[in-house]
Amino acid sequence: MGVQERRAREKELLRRKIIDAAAQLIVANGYEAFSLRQVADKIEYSASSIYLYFKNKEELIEAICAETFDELIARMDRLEARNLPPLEAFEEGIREYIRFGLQHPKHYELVFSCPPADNDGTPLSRSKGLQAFGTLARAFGRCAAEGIFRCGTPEQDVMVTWMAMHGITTILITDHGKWDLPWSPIEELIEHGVRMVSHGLKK
Amino acid sequence: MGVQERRAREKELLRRKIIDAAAQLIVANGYEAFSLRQVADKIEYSASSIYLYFKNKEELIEAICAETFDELIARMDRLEARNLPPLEAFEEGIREYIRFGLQHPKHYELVFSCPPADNDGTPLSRSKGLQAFGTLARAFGRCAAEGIFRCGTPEQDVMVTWMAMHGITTILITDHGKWDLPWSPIEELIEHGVRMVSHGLKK
Amino acid sequence: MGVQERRAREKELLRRKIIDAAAQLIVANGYEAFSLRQVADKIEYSASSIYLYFKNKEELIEAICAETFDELIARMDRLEARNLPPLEAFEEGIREYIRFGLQHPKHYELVFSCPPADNDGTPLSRSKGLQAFGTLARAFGRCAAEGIFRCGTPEQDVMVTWMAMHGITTILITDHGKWDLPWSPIEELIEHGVRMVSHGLKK
Amino acid sequence: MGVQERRAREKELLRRKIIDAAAQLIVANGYEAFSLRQVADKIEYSASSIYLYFKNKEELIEAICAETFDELIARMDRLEARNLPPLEAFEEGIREYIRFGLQHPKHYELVFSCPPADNDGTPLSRSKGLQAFGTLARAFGRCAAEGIFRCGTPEQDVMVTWMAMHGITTILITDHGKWDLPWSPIEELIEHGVRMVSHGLKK
DNA sequence: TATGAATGAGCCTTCATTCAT
DNA sequence: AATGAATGAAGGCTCATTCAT
Repeated sequence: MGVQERRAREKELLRRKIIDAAAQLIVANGYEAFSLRQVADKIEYSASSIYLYFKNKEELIEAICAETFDELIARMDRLEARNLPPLEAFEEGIREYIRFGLQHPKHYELVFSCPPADNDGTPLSRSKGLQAFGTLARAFGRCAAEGIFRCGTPEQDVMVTWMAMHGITTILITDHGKWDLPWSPIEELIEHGVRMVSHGLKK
Repeated sequence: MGVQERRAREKELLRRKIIDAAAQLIVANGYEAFSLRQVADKIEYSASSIYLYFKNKEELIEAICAETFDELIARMDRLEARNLPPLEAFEEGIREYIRFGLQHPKHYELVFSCPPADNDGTPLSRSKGLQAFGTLARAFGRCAAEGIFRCGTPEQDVMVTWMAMHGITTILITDHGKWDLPWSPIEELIEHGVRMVSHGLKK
Repeated sequence: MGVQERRAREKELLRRKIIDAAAQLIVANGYEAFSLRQVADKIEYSASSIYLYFKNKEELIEAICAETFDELIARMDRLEARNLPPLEAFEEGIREYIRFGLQHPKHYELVFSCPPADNDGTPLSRSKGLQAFGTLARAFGRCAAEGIFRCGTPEQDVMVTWMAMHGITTILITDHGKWDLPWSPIEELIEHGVRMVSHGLKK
Repeated sequence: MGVQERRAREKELLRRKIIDAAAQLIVANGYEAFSLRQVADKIEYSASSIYLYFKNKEELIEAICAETFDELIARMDRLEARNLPPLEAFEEGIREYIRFGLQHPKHYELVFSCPPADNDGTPLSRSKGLQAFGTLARAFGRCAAEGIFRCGTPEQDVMVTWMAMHGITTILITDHGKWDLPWSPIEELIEHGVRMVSHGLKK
């Protein structure tokens, strides 16, 4: 069984290599330019080998999405572990989310441009998304519970909060400088956004 | 003379057909999958004919973007013409923007995934984007002038407002149903968003 | 009939314009890159108009070849008119030919890369070639007549002379710097060539 | 193990087939008309398969050039190995070169119409060309050393010799029958050329 | 005379994927 | 487990040419 274990470990190792290489390529060249051939070249395996680890190009991308979320989740978990007071936790959650997107712009983009799944099976990324989302929801819940936020429809507020965060992140990633608008320093914009959201929810 | 006119009309007609077909294809399959050949097939003309009407794939896409913005601008103009009181104008502006995106989801997507222009000449879509944006900015200005909004940094507030709107729009377009979140009816979500933003900016 | 004359003149004029534009394009971009569309653009006429003056792309090229030869012929005629002594006439003929090629490298190249005629009718360029060739032949004849050249087979000598000239011209045009050979200044090389040929034919 | 060998052999075989087919097509239709698609059709493989054997259209052509030169070099080497007396070696070198061109007219043409390399790395064909050229240069050197040739500028003489040879070859290849000149049997013309060059260099 | 519209053939190249080994 | 060979489909684009007007 030592043999089997080693084999399994090796298999997992190559899977890792593929994912990492793919992620790097996407980060470097964007989702559109990304091709399996490039991955194969990068890891110095044959293109067909990739099919031993992933059924599809799609499945590989799915895996990357999942990992991306995993990191986001980890960060959110770490945040939660700090046990900040409610409002602070909520606001810092927003900031953390946006920062995450700005630090991994291509991953973030990828996750949100994943082709809508045609197949029946729920892709992994979906549930992971929910999980990352949960942290924020809990922070919101504490704010609501303490009467900081006016509140009757928490789900909607959280949802809307997330949407706003997403908009800020996306635009900062994609379009900064593209629209010739009068931009302020990024940090300030983020802070403004955080405050607008938080202020908008308060009593 | 009648001949020339008719010809011009016919030419314009085919141009229309091309744009419409292209838009439909983008709507159906997304920006990435979109190809000139498909357009040609759809309108039952040869692929090379398209080049009589558009210099480039890029130029065709540019045209679609421009039209999309034109409609957005028109809607915003109509809104402005109604001369609503400041806050109402601002809030309705947000709603209108989001509605527009929801009614033309793929166009909206396209406009925001246009590859950043490499050429020096400012693409049409850019300035049009600014124009559409202007309506909202003016409404905001009026609110600020009347002391409805706390205000020291109007540009940032407008910017952040737009980002939030964009996030709401994007998520409603792309991800509704994809994230298995506890969704409320769209109308309510929009309303929530509008209020959060507006509330967040008020004194 | 004044009308008809004017018409004919105008027709000839446009023909000229086409040929000139085409020649310029070939000179600038080479034979391969040359296209009728470019010609049309350059003269600001429609592409189809060219077909009113030339049956074919081929026919247009043929015309350019003919003109190229015409200039060569003219230069050779001028040379002949100077009535130089035989050997001098012969040697200067060689020089003139090579110089011509070097001054119109693309034309020269064109003339010699004309696709071998598939059709039966003898293209104009052929007979013109013969004509240009005649001057040299006559100079040679005078040399032979005066006993300057060893001679039993004048045709072959002339032929071979021409071939050598052509080789020198071609290589100087096309390949200078391409073969990394130890080149001398062009003028010297030409002089060397002339002397080798002339020396090689002498008694 | 036998398997691997066989595979390698088969791979080499297809490479051969591609090169041969390409060469034939170039021979038949000329360099300009030549396309990878035609090659694919001819060998009854898919067009993309060619890319498994050659990175590029350019690389395929490069390979053909290289092979052409290889044969020329081989012939020149064989000649050199015969250890003829200097003048004979020189003259026979010229003949051999011309004969080679006449036996592979399209290859010869190809080699001399290869588009000038844009890349920095020296293409194979270039150095091979030099190599083939070397044999002739050495023969010339021996003639010069023995005082057979008048000589102060050997490089120029060799160069000019080559140019003349090239002219003879090219014209015999391309234009025989095209110029309606009074042609003699090819063999005689060649002999005449050889003698003219050789005589022209002698003391 | 002149042209605008239209086209079909062709170009090189890349890609995801399959399959026998 | 891994791979090399092969492919069909597709992509954007250019060109010479025709034809009705």
